[in-house]
Amino acid sequence: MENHYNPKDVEAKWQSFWQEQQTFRASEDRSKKKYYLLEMFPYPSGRIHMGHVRNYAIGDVAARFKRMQGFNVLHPMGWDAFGMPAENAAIEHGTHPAKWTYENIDSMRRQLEKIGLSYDWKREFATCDADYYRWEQLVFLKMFEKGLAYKKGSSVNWCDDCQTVLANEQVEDGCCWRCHNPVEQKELEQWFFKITDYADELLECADNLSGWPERVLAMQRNWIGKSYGCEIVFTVADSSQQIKVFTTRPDTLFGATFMSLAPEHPLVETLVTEEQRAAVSQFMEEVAGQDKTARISGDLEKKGVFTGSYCLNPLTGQKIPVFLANFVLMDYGTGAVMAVPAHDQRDFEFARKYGLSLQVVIQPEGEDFVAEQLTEAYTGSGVLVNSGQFDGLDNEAAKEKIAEYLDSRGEGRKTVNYRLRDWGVSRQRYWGTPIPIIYCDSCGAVPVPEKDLPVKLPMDVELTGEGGSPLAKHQEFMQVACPKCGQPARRESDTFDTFVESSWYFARYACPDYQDGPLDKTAANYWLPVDQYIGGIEHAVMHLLYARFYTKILRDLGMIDVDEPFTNLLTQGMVCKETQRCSEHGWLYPEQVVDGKCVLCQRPVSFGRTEKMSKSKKNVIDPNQLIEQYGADTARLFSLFAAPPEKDLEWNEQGVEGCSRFLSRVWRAVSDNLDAIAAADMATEVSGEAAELKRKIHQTIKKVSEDIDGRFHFNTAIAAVMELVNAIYAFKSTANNPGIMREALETVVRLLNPFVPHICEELWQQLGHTDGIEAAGWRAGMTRRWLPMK
RNA sequence: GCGAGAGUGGCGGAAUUGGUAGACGCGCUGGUCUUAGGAACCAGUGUCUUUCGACGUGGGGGUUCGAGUCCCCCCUCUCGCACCA
Repeated sequence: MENHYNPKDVEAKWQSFWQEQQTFRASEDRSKKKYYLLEMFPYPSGRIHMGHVRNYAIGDVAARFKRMQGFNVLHPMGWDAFGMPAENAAIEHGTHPAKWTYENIDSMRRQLEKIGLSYDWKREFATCDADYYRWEQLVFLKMFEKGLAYKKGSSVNWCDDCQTVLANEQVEDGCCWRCHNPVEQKELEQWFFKITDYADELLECADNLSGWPERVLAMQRNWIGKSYGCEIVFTVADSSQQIKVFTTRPDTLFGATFMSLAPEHPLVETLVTEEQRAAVSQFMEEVAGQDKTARISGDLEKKGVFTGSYCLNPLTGQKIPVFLANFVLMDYGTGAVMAVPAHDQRDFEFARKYGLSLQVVIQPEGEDFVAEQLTEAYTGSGVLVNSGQFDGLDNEAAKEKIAEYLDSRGEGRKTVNYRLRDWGVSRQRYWGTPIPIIYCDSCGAVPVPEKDLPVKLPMDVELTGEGGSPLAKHQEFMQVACPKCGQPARRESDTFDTFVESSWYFARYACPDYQDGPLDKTAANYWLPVDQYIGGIEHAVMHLLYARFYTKILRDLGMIDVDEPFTNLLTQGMVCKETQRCSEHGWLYPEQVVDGKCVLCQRPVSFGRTEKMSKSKKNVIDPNQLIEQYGADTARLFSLFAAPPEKDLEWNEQGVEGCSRFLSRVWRAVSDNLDAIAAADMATEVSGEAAELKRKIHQTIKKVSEDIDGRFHFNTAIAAVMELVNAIYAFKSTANNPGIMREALETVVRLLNPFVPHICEELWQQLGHTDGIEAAGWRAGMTRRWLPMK
């Protein structure tokens, strides 16, 4: 047989067809309903990996499906191009980050093109283009004007390996999210975005994001960490100084028998008495010596030290000792905790350790707690006792009453507290967006005038990797006249966190060439919000929270009219593969294992676990090789068929073979029947076997449509088409029913098109159609009479 | 500890609202065609049982004519957060 399936030729043919025809260009066609589909854009590392293939294949199914359904689909692609790897590569190989980045972009674009993704490449941009970041600088100036961007000195997370500051969201288990080095604390002046102003709105809107996985919303809620409580003022004994605490349990205030401060609390210095100074210093040294990871890892013993000072319980008037405690955190609440040992487990342990007194103030029904006999704190509900005028109240009611009472005496007020901190955006790195600020000795921090934007990143910079902002050493860049007074001044040498760029790129795709501002409001309002966003779960509280925040900023600056950037979110699982390990030689490549033994030492190999593909585990499949061997359609099909999109996908070579076999089967089904159905017309009356096939055809159309649309059950959609193909092979009366066979074949080709577009375009053409397959549409066209062949 | 989710054949996974559990694929078994088969096609493949049949969705109870699915209790695993006051 002559007509064999040759993926390489077919794919090259249709990829150039799409390019020539500009099949996937999008415009603001208001006669159709818009559908904005977006996958998280990649960092241009230079090589695509299977995670990219899966992510973009998932998105491409939705894009092609929606287009066939008649939607006006926007499906853009670009590059998250600023960041550390470019700088590191520059230091290592002596190339310039810009050269490295743009070369990688070219190479990755070529690799992506081989997958046959239906992007509107005309809208492509890289975030390191001055045409992009200039608008980010402009937005910053507007934020600065409104007080939403500000500079302050504070203790910040420092990664010594990356030589830069990190936002709280970028610290995982006390380590840098990128390089996993332990993070230190450092006192630095930094720029911040006031995300805390939006904490409530970010929380409230989360309740309406019904198209988001609950898991992601829960993580964001947790991260924002809103808790209702009370701020209470304790006056220091024999002093006018005051210590503020935040508590969610004002009902236990009568049981507060001591006070715990964070070792970093600003009042520590003035509270420490002469007798206690030595003990406190020793304690402080001990705390400072503990590295942050150990402190975070949990089971740290509760320790503290008496300051020598006392403060007054505002309700009892009792003098209570002020301690420093290692478990009190300066960056949560006020850095001071009123300790109620009878009703808080940590305070209980602390009190027992240091012989401090306990007072029971909550008594549940049927119990009679006595302070001396408690073996653990009672944290449940009950009725107030030992609480003066509040005795007998239910503790929930008492929270209100005591808060009101304190408020009336100016000693406290109801308040809410958030775990969320403002977003620190300064980075002491070169390859990023320069922060458009000028420091003048007489005028202070002066914004760069809008007309002087962009503040371009200079290209002739020396990168040594020895620390300090590289831009600070660039005299020409740094020296500038103050825009206000004209005196010599210096530029800000820090750059933005690269998460700032990714916080609004989705909006810029609506108008990538717009020259009069960050966004063409008409275009942005037409396309936004993104109808379907697809990407990894790892950005649940970084990118996805920042992008929501930034969208609200752009809205409040009057640049767009949407509240939320992404209506529906799909978090796809990782691509995993079995690892193999030798006790002597570590991780092994598959070809280093023969008969379950290590080829280097003949020791038996331990059956590795299935883990995320990574170079270090030697379990990576290179998509380029895969495409070379099987073709892009097979690579796409496997990554869509082997698991539902949101689950982890286990790589399986035989599964890939199976998908390749299926495509050959589809190809053969068409070519074997081409002659028989050449003159076929639609069969209106069918019976017996033909009627059964007809039913199967239409059941499959329904099933595939429902599985793709909104549910993203691609694996079952593909399974349904496989069933139809099986039915085609089982169908024996084509000679009598050429029409029904044609209908069956055309249905298969059309239903598979979103998944494996190259082979489908080709077969569609072989079936006698001259327009591209997307023009045929999805459902309406399915039952329509086909065009006669030639 | 708090929050989210998951436990189904040898494996990946189906079963939209309670209605034939195991679709589809991989693997495996047998067959056809072949010089050959690691191609293609056909048949079979949850477990136990010679058969009839019985049993089967982590374990235990319950609701129901009917439960993988709903309710209660327990076990295990994954992910996220965590001295959060």
